[in-house]
Amino acid sequence: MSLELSEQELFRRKSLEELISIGINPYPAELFEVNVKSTEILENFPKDNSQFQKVSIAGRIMSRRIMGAASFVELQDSVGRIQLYIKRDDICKGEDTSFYNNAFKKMMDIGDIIGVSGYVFTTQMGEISIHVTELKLLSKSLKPLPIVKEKDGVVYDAFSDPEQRYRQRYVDLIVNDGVKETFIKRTKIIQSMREFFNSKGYLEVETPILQAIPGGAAARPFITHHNALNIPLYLRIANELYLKRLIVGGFEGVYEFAKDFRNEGMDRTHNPEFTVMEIYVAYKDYKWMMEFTEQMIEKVALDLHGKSEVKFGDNEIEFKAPFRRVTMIDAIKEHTGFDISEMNEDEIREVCTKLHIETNPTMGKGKMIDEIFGEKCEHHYIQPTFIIDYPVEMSPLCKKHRSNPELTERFELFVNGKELANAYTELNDPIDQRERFEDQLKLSEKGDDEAMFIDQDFLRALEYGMPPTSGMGIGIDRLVMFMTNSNSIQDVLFFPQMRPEKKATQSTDEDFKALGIPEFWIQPIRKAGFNTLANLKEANINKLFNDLNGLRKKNKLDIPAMNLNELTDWISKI
RNA sequence: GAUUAUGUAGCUCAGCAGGUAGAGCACAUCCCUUUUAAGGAUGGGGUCCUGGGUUCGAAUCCCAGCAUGAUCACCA
Repeated sequence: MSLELSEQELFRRKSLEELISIGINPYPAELFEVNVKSTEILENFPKDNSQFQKVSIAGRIMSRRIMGAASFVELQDSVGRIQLYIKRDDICKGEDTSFYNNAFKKMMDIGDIIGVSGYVFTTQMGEISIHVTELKLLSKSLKPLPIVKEKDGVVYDAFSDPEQRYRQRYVDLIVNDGVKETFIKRTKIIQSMREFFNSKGYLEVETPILQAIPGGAAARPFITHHNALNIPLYLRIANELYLKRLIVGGFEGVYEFAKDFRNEGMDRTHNPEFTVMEIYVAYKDYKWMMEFTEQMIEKVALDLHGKSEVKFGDNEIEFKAPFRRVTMIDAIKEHTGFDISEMNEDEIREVCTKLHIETNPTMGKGKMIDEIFGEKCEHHYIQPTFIIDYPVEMSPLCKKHRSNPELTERFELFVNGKELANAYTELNDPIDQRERFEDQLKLSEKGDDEAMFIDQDFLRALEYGMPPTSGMGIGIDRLVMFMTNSNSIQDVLFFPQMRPEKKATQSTDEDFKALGIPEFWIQPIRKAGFNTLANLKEANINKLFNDLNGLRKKNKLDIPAMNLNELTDWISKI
């Protein structure tokens, strides 16, 4: 008598009970032997139709067309769909047709998971199908799936509400074509990168996610607390400083696919937790790393698509190495006409004013250059482009440029106007590193809440000596977006961050019972919109009385009618 | 955080000079019995996101809240 379930859900629960009553276990424990997948049949049967004469396959019922003594079912397994032809006399042994007429036709539904065996044939309509000789229910589905239909590439009634798709990704994966594909590609991309690194002999490692000092990037962290140590801990915003400690420790190359966490805004390209691959290789510099990076990305594109050209939105992006290299100074010259290479801070501020870029007195030279680039240049780099040689203030972990101390040996890779990767010739001079951290501290005192903390242990590690090293970080979510033509980070994360679903406040059944309300009235009272005792107290008692009896009548509830005196008595106790 | 749009049946959506809700698919019953997004007929299903307000009367108008999307801000 649960009034909170929809009619369809009630029907399915009833079917479930009936199945049990005729001796069919809706959730059997034993395994079901599967010997083929839907796509194997569809691909290979036309080549040799003597194959697949004893198949056993399992999956979910996605549609049913019942034509009396014969039915057609679309079965979806992990890789695709295949049609089943189910004939009453083939799945029923002897005279008893109840398995087909009742169990199959009345008690099974779209969404149920079944296992079948039989032989493959082609129907009159030319569709490769499995003629089912045995059918077994493997799991009963109690919640109706959204029905998505498709013909000739046109999708009807797509399950398209983004909120439901992200909150109930499992449903999205079941009913929406192509969702699985994106996530399979995500895994392939990571595998391709891993292969590339392993082939060079670099070591995949794991470093702490809970960090006492959230270092390695400029961002606001999530904070948590460790009870036993009674200290605050931060979820890492980057793993850079730990990977460098490992280079100090003597590894030649280390990499990690890392979940990082940043307590900042969310939008189409940002999720509070996201995946970054960082790699550090000893005895290399950023020039070497550029070649390494472009080779890696080209390989990923080839492994994924068989070609280096990838469609993204309206653009065709060519990931064939080598990528273009442009210095930041040249990029600004190219897109604004200003040559800032010889300018001092005041002159650059003037350039900003001319370009209508707002500045404030706390902004140093580097910050302003970064602003100009971000406002006027960044979005122009659609094809993969390395922007190189960043101002020193913006890069506290990066070695100064070998030929210009105001710059650093840094590159960022831009694709489709967005940053994809970031790399340095790593700063390994402990004295310089300490000074850079102290500069950050000054920024922090000026009010920059994202300036880096000083990590003394990291400095100690550098003092023991870190070989010249180059490191690179690449945003995996963004890379996957580019490689799968996805417009939003939510489309490449299985479970993107969402606000928790609101649970309406409710008084418990016990609260209602405490007033003397019989159990069978609790659901109807909730259904009438009175979820808390407070709601009930505020109600107009006569209206409530009428509503509840109306509800009883409308739903044909098999319970005694409400008595006004009784009701008044309950309410008076609140 | 700001602006804005959306929120109606399990799903996709109509309805909005305010008069207590509609369609298609899904579901149920019956007919048909090798179909192709949906063969035919009949039927059931809804706190119209939540809470206030205006009104004789609100899914519809106003205010607030919640959720989601988009844009911007912040930001790898």
